[in-house]
Amino acid sequence: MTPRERFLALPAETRAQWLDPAEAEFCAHGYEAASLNRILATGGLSKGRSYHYFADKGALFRAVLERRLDHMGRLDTDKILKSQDAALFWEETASLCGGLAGAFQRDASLAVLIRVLHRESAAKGAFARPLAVMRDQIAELVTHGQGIGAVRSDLPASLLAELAFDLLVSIDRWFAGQTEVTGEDEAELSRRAFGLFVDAFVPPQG
Amino acid sequence: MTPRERFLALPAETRAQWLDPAEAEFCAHGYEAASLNRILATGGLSKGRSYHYFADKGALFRAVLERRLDHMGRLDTDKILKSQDAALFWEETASLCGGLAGAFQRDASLAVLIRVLHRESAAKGAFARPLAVMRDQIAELVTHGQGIGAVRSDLPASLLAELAFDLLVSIDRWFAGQTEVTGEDEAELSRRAFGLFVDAFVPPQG
DNA sequence: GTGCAATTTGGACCGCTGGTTTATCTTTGA
DNA sequence: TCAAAGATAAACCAGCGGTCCAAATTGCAC
Repeated sequence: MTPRERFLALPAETRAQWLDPAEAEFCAHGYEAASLNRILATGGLSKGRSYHYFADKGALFRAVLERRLDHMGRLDTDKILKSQDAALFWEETASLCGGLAGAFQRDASLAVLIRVLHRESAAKGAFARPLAVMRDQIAELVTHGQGIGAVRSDLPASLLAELAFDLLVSIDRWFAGQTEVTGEDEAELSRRAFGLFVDAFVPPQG
Repeated sequence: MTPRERFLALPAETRAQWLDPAEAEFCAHGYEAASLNRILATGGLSKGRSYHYFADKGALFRAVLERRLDHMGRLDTDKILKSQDAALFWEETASLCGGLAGAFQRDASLAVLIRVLHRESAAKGAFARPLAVMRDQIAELVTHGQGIGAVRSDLPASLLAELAFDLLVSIDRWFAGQTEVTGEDEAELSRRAFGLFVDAFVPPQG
C-alpha cells in the first residue's frame, strides 16, 4: 500500500484533519513558504504519521488541491470542440471562461490555491501531470479553433496556447488584486477583458 | 557606511569575486533554490564577510542583477511618449521591444536572471523598487497610448499595463523554451507575435 | 617606530526547514 | 496466546539563511 492509497482509504473526516490545516497554511503562505512543521503543529499531527500518508510536502499539496478540484465540475471542452464556426467557438469559449470565473468566486480557497500553483514553480512540480493535461487541452482547443478559422494561424498553436493561458491568468490576477470593484463594474470589465483576449487570438485583419 | 556602500567602494575585480559565483548560482538554480553557503564555498568567501557587504541574500541578488543591467543601456521611452499618432506609437514600441529582445540575445545571463526575477515572488521582493519603477513606466506608456488613440480605452490602464507586461514575458518565455528555431524563422515568428500583442491593445473594431 | 583604535575578517553558532530513522505501541489473525 | 504486521511518536539529520563575537589586520596619531 502506497502512502497515497493509505490516505485515501481513511474516512473523509480523518482526511480533513490533515487537509484543513494544510489548506489554511498553503493559502496563507503559498507553497514554498508553507511550513510542514507548522501544519503538523496546528493539526496536532505527528511527523511520522505525515510521512506514512504523504511521500513529501508536494504530495500533501497535491491532496489539498485535488480535494478542492473535486468540488469543481470537470472542464467541459466538448461543446467548443464541436463548434464549427468562429462565432459559436468564441461563444462557447466565453461560456467556459465564465464558468471558471464563477467557480473562483464561489470558492475563494480554490482560487488562491490555483494562483499559488501558477506563481510558484516548485508547486508546479508537485502538480506537473495534471498541469500538462490542462496544457494539452488548451492546445487542442487552439488547434481546433485554427481549423475552423476562429483562431489566427500565423503563429504556432503551442505559442498561442501558452499565451492564452498566461493571459487568462493575468486577467484573473488583476481582478483578484482589485479590492474596490463593485459587482456591476466587475461584470462589465471582465466582459471587455474577454474582448481583449478574443482580439488577440482571432485571425488578424479580419 | 552601509554594507552596500562598502561593497560598491571595492575595486571591480574584488566585486567580481562575489558577483561571479553568485550569478552562476542564481542562473543555475533561481533565487530561492540558490544556496548562499554554496556561493560562499565556491568563491572561497566567508560568511562574516558576506554579511559585511550584503544585508541578506536579496541584496546579493540585487547586486548581481544591477551589474548585468549596467551592461544594458537604459530603456528609452521618450520617443514613444513623444509620438502623436498611433502608427508612430506602435512603430516606436516595436523598436523598443526589438531592442530588448536583442539585449536578451546578446546577454544570456541577463535573460536568465530577468526570467528568474519574473518567476519567483521572493526574488521580486528583493527587487521591488526597480520593478515598481518599470511598472509605472509601462503604465505611463499605456496611458499616453490611450490619449492619442493608439491603445484601447475600454479597459483601465493599470489592467492593460499588467497584461502588456505579462504577455511580453510569456512570449519571451516561449521563445526561450524553443530549442530548434533557426534565425530566420525566429525573426519572422517574433514579428508576428508582436502583431498579436498589438492586436490585443489597439482600440477594438478599428 | 610604536601603540591604540577602528575596521575587517573567519567561523562557530542559532533557530528553523523538509525529510529519515528507529523504537515503541496497537492491532490483527492463526 | 503469541507472533507478525501495521501505525505512531519523537529523536535525529543535513542543510538553510542569518547572527554574533573574538581574533586578525589595517590605519593613524604621536
